[in-house]
Amino acid sequence: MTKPTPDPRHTLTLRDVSEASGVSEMTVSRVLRNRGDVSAPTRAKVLEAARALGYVPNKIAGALASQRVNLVGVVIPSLSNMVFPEVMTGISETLDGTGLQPVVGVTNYLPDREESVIYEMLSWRPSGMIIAGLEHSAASRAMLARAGIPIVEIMDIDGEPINHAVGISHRRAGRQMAEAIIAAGYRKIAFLGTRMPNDFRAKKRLEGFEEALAKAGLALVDSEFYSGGSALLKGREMTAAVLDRTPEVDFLYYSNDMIGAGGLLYCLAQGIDVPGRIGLAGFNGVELLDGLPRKLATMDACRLEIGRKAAQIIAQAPATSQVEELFPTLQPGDTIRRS
Amino acid sequence: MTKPTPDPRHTLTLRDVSEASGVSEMTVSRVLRNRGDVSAPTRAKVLEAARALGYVPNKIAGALASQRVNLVGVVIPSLSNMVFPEVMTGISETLDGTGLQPVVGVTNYLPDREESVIYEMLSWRPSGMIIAGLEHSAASRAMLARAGIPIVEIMDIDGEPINHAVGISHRRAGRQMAEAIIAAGYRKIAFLGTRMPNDFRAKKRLEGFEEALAKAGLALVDSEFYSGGSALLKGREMTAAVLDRTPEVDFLYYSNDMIGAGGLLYCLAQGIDVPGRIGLAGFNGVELLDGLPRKLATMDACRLEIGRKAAQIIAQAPATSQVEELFPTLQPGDTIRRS
DNA sequence: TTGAAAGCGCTAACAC
DNA sequence: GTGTTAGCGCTTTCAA
Repeated sequence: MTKPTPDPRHTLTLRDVSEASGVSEMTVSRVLRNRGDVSAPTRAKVLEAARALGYVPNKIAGALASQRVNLVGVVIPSLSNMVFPEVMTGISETLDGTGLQPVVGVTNYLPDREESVIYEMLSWRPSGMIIAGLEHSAASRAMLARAGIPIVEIMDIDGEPINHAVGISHRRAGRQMAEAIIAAGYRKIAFLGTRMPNDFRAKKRLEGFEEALAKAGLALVDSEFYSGGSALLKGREMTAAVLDRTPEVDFLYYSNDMIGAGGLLYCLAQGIDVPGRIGLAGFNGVELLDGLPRKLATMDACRLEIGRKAAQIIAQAPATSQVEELFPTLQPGDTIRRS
Repeated sequence: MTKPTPDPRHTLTLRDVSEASGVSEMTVSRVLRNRGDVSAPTRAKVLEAARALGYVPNKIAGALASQRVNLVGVVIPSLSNMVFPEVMTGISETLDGTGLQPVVGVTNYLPDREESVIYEMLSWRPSGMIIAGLEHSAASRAMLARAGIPIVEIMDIDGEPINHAVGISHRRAGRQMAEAIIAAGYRKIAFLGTRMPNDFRAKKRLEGFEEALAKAGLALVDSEFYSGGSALLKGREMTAAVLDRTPEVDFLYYSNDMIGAGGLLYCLAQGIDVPGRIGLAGFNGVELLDGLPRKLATMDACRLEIGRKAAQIIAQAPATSQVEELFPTLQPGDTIRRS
């Protein structure tokens, strides 16, 4: 089946609407933007002509003339792990009333890619930028700092922001989780996570975690890393590997809820007493956990709230830098209580 | 903690680079775009000056002058259900070599929102548009048809495309699944899905499904709908409700894999014989299924491939409309074999 | 309330 | 190989 491509005739301009309505381009522009005073009859004529023609304004020309762009760049590492979509929801929600529009760029945790995404976005002269993390290449930081627009780094606050920051302390989150685990009586603790050299937040959680263990005179008894593939499946496999290699282990700390969920399903299937024989905990507080046979202990990463606050900062464009620290809540669930 | 916002001094233009390097604006422009012949020394001078100043080109001005925009609009209903992120992956992957950049807009399955997202995107004069589904408001269709750029409607091919289309027949997918279920010996079949008046694809699958049932002299013995919340949890709850209300049911067809997974976990926890006493099937072929204790029957929706093909069409901008039908594969897993 | 002129920062087209 | 000129389609500013 084929039919001709839409005909490439002349794209409509203000001039076309002006001619069709018998009103000057300037007045047409005013009507279309709801600016200034335009008499009701003129307004009606213009609107009718624009509608009839199917006129769509050219924002490129508009932006160049007005030096104003209603776009907000959002740079995130990934869309596929269910944490950033929720951040996006918070951002969209908050931007919705303001006339600003988010534009998403994905870096796949690659610093080079991040740099080019930032460059590309800045070249469209957005009104603000929201970027995941505090770690960026020197060039990226320089571009952002020079851009003359509000920059909000999100998710993390353990570091030096370029301008504004909204997030949680992952270092402290790791520490807190370790303290809860130790308090519950577990002593032979293993870590299971992604092998992601550029996931600085996961790394900081692990650092905080080990720091708190050390303070209690403990160290990890084992650890296991993965990359790629179905997180749920990897969670199962890694859990099997650790239990096999280190049978005395009594707690498994996962770097995210998906692999934690895989581990939980595995333990339940094996008939392992959770949380009696082995305790489990993840990170993120994803909605999926609500549907599991048992509630995995986790820590809410405040994703929605981070998105909202970041968008608010962009919308307000405050004169001074803000750093908003949010505080994740430990959700003990049913997998961290030592009987 | 506060510090001054980046200083809002004059944004750099080609002119600044021109002055700093002692080369005309035009030649600077040529160097920065790798266009035409520029001598090596001139080129080096320009690059050095641009780098030293931290110049970022203004694409708004560039696009206006060249009448060329390297953006591709992608309009999708949602980012949170793990089907569209994979489509996006296919799109990005394919666009990566071409100099084109995807820009995402999310509609939340709301036709009004879709209309405004389309309008907003077209006003940036993108090189092409990729849109989920074949059902759009008359105004949306008109705008797209008039835009004079390649339009690719994705996911579905049961209907009249505006220009190009890439997708599967959901009607047929539903039919095929019903046939497989009937062939396996199940007779008392229930449907569980989202209450989404605007999820036309889920609706078409159900129609095809019921059509095939009717052809075999069967009808659904029960059905259950939900909206919002954790899909995994909803899957559990709906499954419990149906089993309770209609104990004779012997097959549960879910409109997506997440609620199917919830149902599967529920049945296994209840000690129900799956697939002997009750069979189960979902839709989408999400990666998550790999990590479940048993493999849920499903149908791969060809998400990655759809993204790739759609991007290819945009990149090639063929003169005639193309409709690419993809064929989903039934993945019987371990929940559809009647013993 | 409406219109005319100038120009946003860049690139196409043409000269040299 | 490099420079000059003239816009791209809109909005700002100012005048009427």
